[in-house]
Amino acid sequence: MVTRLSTYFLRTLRDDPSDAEVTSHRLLVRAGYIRRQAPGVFAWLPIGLKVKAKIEAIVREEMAAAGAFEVHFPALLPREPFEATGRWEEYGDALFRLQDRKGADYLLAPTHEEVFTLLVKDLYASYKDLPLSIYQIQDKYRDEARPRAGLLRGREFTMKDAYSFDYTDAGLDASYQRQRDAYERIFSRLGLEYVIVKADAGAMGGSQSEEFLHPTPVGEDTFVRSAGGYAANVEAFTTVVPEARPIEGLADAVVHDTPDTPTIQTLVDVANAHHPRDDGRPWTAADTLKNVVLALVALDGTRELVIVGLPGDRDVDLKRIEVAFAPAEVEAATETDFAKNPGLVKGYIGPWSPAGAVLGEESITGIRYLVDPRVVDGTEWITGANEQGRHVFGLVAGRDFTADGVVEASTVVAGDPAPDGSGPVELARGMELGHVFQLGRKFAHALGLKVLDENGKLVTVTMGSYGIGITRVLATIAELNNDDRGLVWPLTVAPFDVHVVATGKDPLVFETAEGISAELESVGLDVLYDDRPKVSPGVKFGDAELIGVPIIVIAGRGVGEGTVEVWDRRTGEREPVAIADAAETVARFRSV
RNA sequence: CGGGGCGUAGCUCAGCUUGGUAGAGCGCCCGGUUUGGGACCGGGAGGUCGCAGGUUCGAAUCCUGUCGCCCCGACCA
Repeated sequence: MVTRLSTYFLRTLRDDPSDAEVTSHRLLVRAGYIRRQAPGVFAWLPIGLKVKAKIEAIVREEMAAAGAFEVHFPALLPREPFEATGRWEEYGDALFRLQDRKGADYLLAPTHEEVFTLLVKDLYASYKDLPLSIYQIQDKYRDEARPRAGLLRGREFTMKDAYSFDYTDAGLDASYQRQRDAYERIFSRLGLEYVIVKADAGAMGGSQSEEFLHPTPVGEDTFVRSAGGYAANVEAFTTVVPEARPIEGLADAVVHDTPDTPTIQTLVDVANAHHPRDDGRPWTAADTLKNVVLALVALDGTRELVIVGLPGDRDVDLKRIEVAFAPAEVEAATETDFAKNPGLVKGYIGPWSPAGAVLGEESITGIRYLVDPRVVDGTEWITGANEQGRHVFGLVAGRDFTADGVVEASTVVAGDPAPDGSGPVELARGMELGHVFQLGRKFAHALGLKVLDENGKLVTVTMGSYGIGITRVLATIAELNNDDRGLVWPLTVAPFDVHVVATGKDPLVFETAEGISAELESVGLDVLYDDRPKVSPGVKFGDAELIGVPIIVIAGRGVGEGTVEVWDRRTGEREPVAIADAAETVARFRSV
């Protein structure tokens, strides 16, 4: 059936909506695809649903090809399964919680691991049933602290989430690989550039995890990559650990007066001015050891101080540190924290003092002390002497102090070596479109999903979880495919295959446009026909450009001479052709 | 949660400083003209000025409180 614009439920806006900043949001609202319902929550209009359905169809095809079966769970779920895995608490404020009339707790699912696991537990009990991959396309809910950028970061969003079930680690590897391969095909078909990066397994638990990031400056994730092929989310980046150096023969540590040096820069200046190195090389920030006081806030609200030591030329990366302490949150220590620990001399904190170790679980303060991986045995540092205005020079790791452990505490900077030896890394921003994840046995264990193996023994199932943000993908495609006049969809996801425009008032124009629409439809194309009477050509052209169907057929002043125009929005090419050749020209344009 | 901005017609906004009958453009309805780049003429419908309280003879405008939204940051399986 040809869709007629005169009666279609579509209304374009002449002005940009005042609450939309990013391009995809602005154009999707203006062209009548979506409407804002609440912050981060959107209603889908017919033309928007069509694009969404096209993306979902591609995903469904590739899921089927990967051997996954589609199911559908409610978005509204009871508390108990999430209680069993601990995620009712772990999710914190990001979880939408609600109660029924009896006061029973429910949630709007942020993701569905628990209920998929329980479904399989309900129905399967034998290794013979495995492997199994099942998925759904369903709306997810996360109460983001600040939804933004329209569909790119909503509180309700559509996600394809797949789950695999195996009873051996090798089986999980294979299932993971199948999903990963499917993702590569999906993003290729959608025409989206992507980088597969190593990801932090995070609070989900599990081992192997990779993200599919679309490189874009507006992305919310920072990742690194090397020319040699290494790619990782900065949160998952691991520092190349230098070789330990011999301690024998190193000079003794010396305490110097370094008045008014609360910052690394002031310290370096004073050190060079008053305590220069013997070898003539100037001191740099990299020679200093910066000790930063942080507070770990556990889920139950308890607060523990921890001190992190890192080279002075590096900044603390709280996100990277948080990976090590998940699910606890990490924040900078407050004045109150310092007041409770008078042993800490702000600006002059260090692990060593003449009276003994100051930092560490076995020290005077008893505060846990962790260092950056670069602080290996035999390295020498300038660091605080735990007295106002004094620093200790030549403090040797492994001789004068030892840490309780190592933590990835520092920011990653361009030029840092990749851990696999593939060269220096560069930093880039990316939008997370997909995530593949080896969950392992965490969920199966918590929920008691076990099967009998070949030997009749109960074994816990191992799982994978695989997500694609459908609505985020849609917004990303819109973000990528537009010009100053509107959207320009790729053929694969365009809401219609061709947009026929009738301009003028000549009945012959409308007859011609009708005929062409019918002909295009008869060869299997989905046609949007602008049959609106008494609407000026400028308005029709403007709407066609805004809506973004890539191929437009214009019936207008040429019909008297037997011609129409076929217009490829993607290239800007407009070609007058005989009416009889219109369908063929459309087909030719579609084939490139 | 910190910082900034904004709530007036369906949409985009003016009016507020200096209180005095609620405005414009677009959109919508009726009639007519127009038809290849967001036409025009005439007539019309449409708003508790976010909400509550206060000051005042009188509040969209001044004061207090409150709610909401947008942007930047923090946060974000």
